[in-house]
Amino acid sequence: MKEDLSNILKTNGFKITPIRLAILEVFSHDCEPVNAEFIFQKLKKEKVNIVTIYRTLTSFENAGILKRVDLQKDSIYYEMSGHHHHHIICTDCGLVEGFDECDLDCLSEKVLKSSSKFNAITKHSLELFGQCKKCCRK
Amino acid sequence: MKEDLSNILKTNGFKITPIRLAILEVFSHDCEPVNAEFIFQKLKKEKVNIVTIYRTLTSFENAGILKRVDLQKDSIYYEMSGHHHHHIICTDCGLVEGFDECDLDCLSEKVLKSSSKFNAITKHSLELFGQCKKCCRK
DNA sequence: AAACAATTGCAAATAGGTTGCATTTAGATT
DNA sequence: AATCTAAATGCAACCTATTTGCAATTGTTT
Repeated sequence: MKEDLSNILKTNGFKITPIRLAILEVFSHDCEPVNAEFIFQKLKKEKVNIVTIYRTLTSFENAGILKRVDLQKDSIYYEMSGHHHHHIICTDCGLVEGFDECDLDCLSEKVLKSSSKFNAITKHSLELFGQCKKCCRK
Repeated sequence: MKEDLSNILKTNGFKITPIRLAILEVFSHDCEPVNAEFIFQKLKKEKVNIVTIYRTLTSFENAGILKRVDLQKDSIYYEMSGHHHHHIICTDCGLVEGFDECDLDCLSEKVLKSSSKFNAITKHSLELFGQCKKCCRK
């Protein structure tokens, strides 16, 4: 477990530090996307400077360990860039659920063919927005 | 033309002011999504305070005249909420092109059926990212 | 034209994130 | 194990996008 996290760091050429392990551990616990502030709160006891968290998130993103998730909230959310998936976000309470269905390759190709300005599509963002069951009841 | 813009304001219960007409005019000229700063630059001569632009954009969004577009850039972009469509964004230069294809209703239903937490899907975001022809050449 | 609420400008505040620089630490080298 | 060096961290200050409070102005209704 802890070994796995160390390996992630090692294989990406990072030094193994307590802070980095702690941050990775937050991600391996919470499968929902999280932002810097959330990690900061989780690591309150360890007194990690939030600047360090920002820097770590950025370097992990650059290394491909994490990827950004666009929840249309006020700050940047990240998740482990393991397997490709998308999210439904509750527009009332912000609840996030992941889903796997994603059939956009066909669409991407169509769009690319009919585009006069683009040559390549490298990624996409797809998020659904709606109401979760709790918020629907209200 | 100018009549149309006045009518948009009138039917939404807004007072008709030169600033609001000017902002709407920016949107009717530029079909690409724009941010507050862009409008500010376009209306330099009129010396509109950027705070007013922010407020106007927010109230237009609330009224449904404009909608946000998520270009994963550093600021909020808006476009006229006329007809539903999506965008390809060049990850190198930021060029934006619109496209109409959007076959997500089927996907939305599938996801909704298999979701344990959600009851309704009300909207979605879908943006493609890639390289435009110019940036590909470099 | 008077009156009133909505609109706007200005200054200041806030929120999220970044940068420069001094200090500390991981881990390679001896 | 002690030493060394580049990478990692903390701290303060900064920056950019956006929001808020309040006074002055303006559009519309009478």
